[in-house]
Amino acid sequence: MSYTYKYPHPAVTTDCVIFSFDGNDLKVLLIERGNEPYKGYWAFPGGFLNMDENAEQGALRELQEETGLIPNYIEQFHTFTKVDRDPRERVVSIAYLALIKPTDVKGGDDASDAKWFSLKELPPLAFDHEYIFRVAQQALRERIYFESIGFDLLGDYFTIPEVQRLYEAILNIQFDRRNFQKKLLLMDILEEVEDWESTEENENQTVTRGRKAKKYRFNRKKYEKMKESGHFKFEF
Amino acid sequence: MSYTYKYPHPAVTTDCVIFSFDGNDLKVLLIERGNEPYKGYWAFPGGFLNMDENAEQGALRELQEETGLIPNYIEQFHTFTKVDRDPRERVVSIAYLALIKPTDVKGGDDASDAKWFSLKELPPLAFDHEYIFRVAQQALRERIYFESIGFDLLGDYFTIPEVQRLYEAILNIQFDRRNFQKKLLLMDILEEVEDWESTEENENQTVTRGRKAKKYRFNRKKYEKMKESGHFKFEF
DNA sequence: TCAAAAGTGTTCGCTATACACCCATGG
DNA sequence: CCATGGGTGTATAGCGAACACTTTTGA
Repeated sequence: MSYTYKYPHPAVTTDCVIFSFDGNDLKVLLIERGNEPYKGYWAFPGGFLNMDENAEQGALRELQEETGLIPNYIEQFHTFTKVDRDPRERVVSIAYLALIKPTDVKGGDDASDAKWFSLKELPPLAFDHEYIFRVAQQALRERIYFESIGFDLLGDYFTIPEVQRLYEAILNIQFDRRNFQKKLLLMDILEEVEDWESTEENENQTVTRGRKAKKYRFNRKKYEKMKESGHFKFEF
Repeated sequence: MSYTYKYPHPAVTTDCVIFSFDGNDLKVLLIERGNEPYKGYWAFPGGFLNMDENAEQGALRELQEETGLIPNYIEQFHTFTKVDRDPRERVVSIAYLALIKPTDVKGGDDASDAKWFSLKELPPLAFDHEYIFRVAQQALRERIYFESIGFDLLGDYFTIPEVQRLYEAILNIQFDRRNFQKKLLLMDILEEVEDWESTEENENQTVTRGRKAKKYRFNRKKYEKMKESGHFKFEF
């Protein structure tokens, strides 16, 4: 069985750069390649687009198949088209940026060759994935600046210092603790959670020292409403 | 001559949404379709990607072929992949946002079926180009907010009220005349031009009433330098 | 009990906003 | 000479950056 066209067609794939956050470090998911080319190198999950699915569906399907993960957020960020980016044939790759909550990371932990890497210690990447990663990182920075997608990387309950560490990791800048807290609370999109101890929320607490931080919950409905109805700027 | 693959491949095209500004209105370039499907409808310039060019090269080539225009700025903004977006076969379209200066518009004025349309009076568009247009417009808004690409839509010499009309047309909001001027000048990226009358700059002056506005020039080098060396925010 | 981490408050300066006023030009 | 459009100036409010102090907790 084969497919014939009057003119040459590139192959079309999707690639998915999925980030997670463990409370301290930003991580990205990679899969070790078992075959040539780039055998032993690491690559983002992805694969060929089926004819009966759009690119986002394809990216989600590949991610699910290869890692069992279902992201909380997914968005196309760039399409890579360099002529020789794959040595085998002409391949155009539609790349997606995805985010997942720490709780969901634990869920989809099946034994594949997928592994989470801290951004500071990435292994050698296959194809042009080094470049794709840089573009993804930039896209994440730009989007988190004006959208609430940061909360798609946090658990349902979180502390403000945690949010700060997340923003600092992504934007690679330092915020003043007190100003950060003030600004975030003034936005009026967080709710304090009193009885959070009763929840099943996994406590991946690294040995805590000092005063315990208050737990908050993101009020997405309120956020959406404010973004619609008025001129409210989510910005960092 | 034909091309055969083991798996089905979508066709890959580029589409180019190119904007221009005549001093008052924002315009977009469209081409009337002479063949089915969507005969008589209008579409963005574009076409199939060649195997020896990347997508940006393809978009520029198609634009050049179909309209003779060479844009001042071009950037990929989204890839459209809906399964049935073209009734003939599966087509994935990599879409580009392009800007051109009024002087360059005059230059490439060959007799094709291309035509500039004011954003307020768009004709019926082919395929999913209505949707592509909305995404392009949003992309333009987002980019012009933090980048100096607005000047890629203006002539080499321009007035501040002209810049304001441009920003108001794109962002669809009204600025206070005096505050707009102050803000723009405070950025310190414009130079006043004294003897601009001697230049060949085309005067498409619509009948002017009232005091004549000063002419300025965009100092791109200074802008780049400020963006690099310090924390300078270009923002509107 | 002490150091580390988190919560709360205050000051200062910049800038966005909302205006008023003056200048140039063409009908 | 006056209406229209452009240039310049000023007052105020609010937010962001910098920084001091208090509270809680584990070692």
